Amino acid sequence: MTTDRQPRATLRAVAEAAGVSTSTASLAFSGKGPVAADTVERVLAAAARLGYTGPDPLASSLRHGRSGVVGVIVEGRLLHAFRDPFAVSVLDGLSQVLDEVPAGMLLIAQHAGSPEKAIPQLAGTALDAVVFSLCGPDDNPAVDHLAARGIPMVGDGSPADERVVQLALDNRAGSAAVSRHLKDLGHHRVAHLMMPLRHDSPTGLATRTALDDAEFADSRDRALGFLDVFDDSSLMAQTSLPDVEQGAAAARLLLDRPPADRPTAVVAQSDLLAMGVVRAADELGLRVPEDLSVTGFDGVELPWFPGTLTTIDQHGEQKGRRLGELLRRLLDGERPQDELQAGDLRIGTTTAAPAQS
Amino acid sequence: MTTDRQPRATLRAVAEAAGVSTSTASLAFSGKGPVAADTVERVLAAAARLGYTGPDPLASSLRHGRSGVVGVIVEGRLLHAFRDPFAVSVLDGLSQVLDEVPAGMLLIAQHAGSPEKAIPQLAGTALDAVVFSLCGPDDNPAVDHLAARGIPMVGDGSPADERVVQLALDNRAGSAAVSRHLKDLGHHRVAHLMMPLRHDSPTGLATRTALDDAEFADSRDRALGFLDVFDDSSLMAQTSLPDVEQGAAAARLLLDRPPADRPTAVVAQSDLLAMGVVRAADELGLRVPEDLSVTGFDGVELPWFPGTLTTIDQHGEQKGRRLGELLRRLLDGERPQDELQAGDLRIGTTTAAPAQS
DNA sequence: GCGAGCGGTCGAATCGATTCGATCGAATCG
DNA sequence: CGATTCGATCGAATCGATTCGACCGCTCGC
Repeated sequence: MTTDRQPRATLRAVAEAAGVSTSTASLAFSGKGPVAADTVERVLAAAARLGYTGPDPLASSLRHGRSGVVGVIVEGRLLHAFRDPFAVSVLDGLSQVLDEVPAGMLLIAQHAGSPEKAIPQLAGTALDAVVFSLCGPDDNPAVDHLAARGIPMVGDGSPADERVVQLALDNRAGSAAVSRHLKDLGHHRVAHLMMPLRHDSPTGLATRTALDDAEFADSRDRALGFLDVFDDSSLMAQTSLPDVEQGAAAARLLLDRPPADRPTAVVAQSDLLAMGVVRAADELGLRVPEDLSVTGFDGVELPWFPGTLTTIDQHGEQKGRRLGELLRRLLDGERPQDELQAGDLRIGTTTAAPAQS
Repeated sequence: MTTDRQPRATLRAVAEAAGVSTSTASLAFSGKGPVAADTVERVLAAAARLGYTGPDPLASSLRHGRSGVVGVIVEGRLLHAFRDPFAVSVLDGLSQVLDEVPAGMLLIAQHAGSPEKAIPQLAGTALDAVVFSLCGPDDNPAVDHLAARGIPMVGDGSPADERVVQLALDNRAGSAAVSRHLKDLGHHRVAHLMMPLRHDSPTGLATRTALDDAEFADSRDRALGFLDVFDDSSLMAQTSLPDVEQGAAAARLLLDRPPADRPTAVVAQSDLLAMGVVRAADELGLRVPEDLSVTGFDGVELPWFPGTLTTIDQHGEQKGRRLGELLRRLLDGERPQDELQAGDLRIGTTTAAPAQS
């Protein structure tokens, strides 16, 4: 524990100590140009003696014009963003690819209610590229800022902007597929449980008109997919947060009614919401799937859930890796095409034909 | 969509366009020195004209010697690290404080099996400070590297090193407290379910001797707390990952035995493991808490769980904020004292007196 | 034996901003 | 009216590394 108030050793100091020029010392460290073996040794020895731990990343970055950092912009508080296992698996896949680039991931939280507040932070950080993932508002002031700085961006569908390379999921088709599955099973009274449509959405019943001023395209498109199969008069609810808690609260509004009115199935816009429905059903004494079929969206692991949820699998980890690939190509100077992925319908134990009534 | 292959505008270009020196332009932007109002205006106008988005963070950082980035080192894959809601809430609290500093959080995954692999990445990134959180091995090569670079570090108990400012939880006391709660209720046959003791721990039954070569101090200390109350002959199991899945697998080994042998309670080392126990109990037809009492550790939200878990609340978000405070002081040049926090016993609906037998 | 080529090394420019000290004109004070 | 001070601006050094072109002494080939 020496009180090391002396500034860190620099390459120049090492070069001097080794009796060579800084250029040579630099070459010796990076292993680029041709340097005599014993010179390298002398430099390395001097470095060890002075406690030099390698070139200062900041100086090196400045010269190269690369910081080795990729920004990941997430919506709202980390607590909410990462509560969803889907977000986490995307991030996990992304990190696998970025590890190889190599690049680090810098987390940047941006609240949908005041997206402009993140700009000063963005402006002050050296970023090689940015991923918009799990982050909602469709027009985002950060896009303008980053575009002006010439920083490449990838997104998962939003913000919808041609300057952002998109790896989107066909939300509408996926949602329609799972809805059709229920219809094929014979369900007619089917309710829809939506993720937030806006940053200030309250949990509660909703109608089709709510879609008109949706901020989040995911939620809107999944709702449209549902409405492609079931009609506008279907019971719908939205939530303030896409978590189990709010899912259960909204599900109670959908399910707590006389049997003749009660939906025989609920199409939830995420697996977490679906878990909320299951929980609410449980509280109301409804068995899944005998009394109520439930579907989710995302395809996350739900280890605490006995059984398997019927859902649309988005393959989060794979999606994260794909985002990473796009990023890698962007960093290499390419301009990859937008991509649209399809989700896979995965039938579990939470859906069945409705009871005869 | 202009093909902007022209390099970004620099401060110098702006200064020239405005007809002032770069020094003045810099002053105009930062608002430090005294600059005439109309000069500022001219500079700002020129900046707007050239599409200058403010000083390059890299250059600015180099000059200041601050990157505005704090590294967060997490154990293993993000997927596993963030599967645990406790980790997420700590991160959330941390981010709240760092937002104000301001500083960004750079995620760095470090596998316990080969911690040295993270060093090159560390060496290449400009970090103002580092948080070791949720990251296990007690001696970590990264500490040496970072110490040599003079980068301040905070940790949550591990790695145990005097160069790392610690904000630890009294794991042993917490674990003893929750164990004592069960003893007071009248339990005698109580089993203990442990998080991984080593990065290569298999899920399976274990004995006290397994503690001797534990890598992870948290797990070891919680086990010791349990053994402060119940004796060495107690049934114990460890897991390969601290998640619900492995918790359930290990719990089956503990519970699937004749009633006379079967523990009447399980002290799990984390809430997620406890959920695994609940799930295994369910499968075996055991009611909680009538047939089996279950306790956890951490105090996370378990929205899908009907009822509340008896646990030790670590106040994750608050802990994250406290870590942030320590970091802030470290960045200000202080050298804060280590801190030891206590967890709070929170009694839920998963513990009760054992059935008369 | 002489020029081409090459391995090894170095000097200097550069990346883009910040900041200290110097300068200069104008206003203030005695 | 001369001396002092203050406000505004600028020049130059600096942060720490990377890299291009130049240079020097050898060896090899013709």
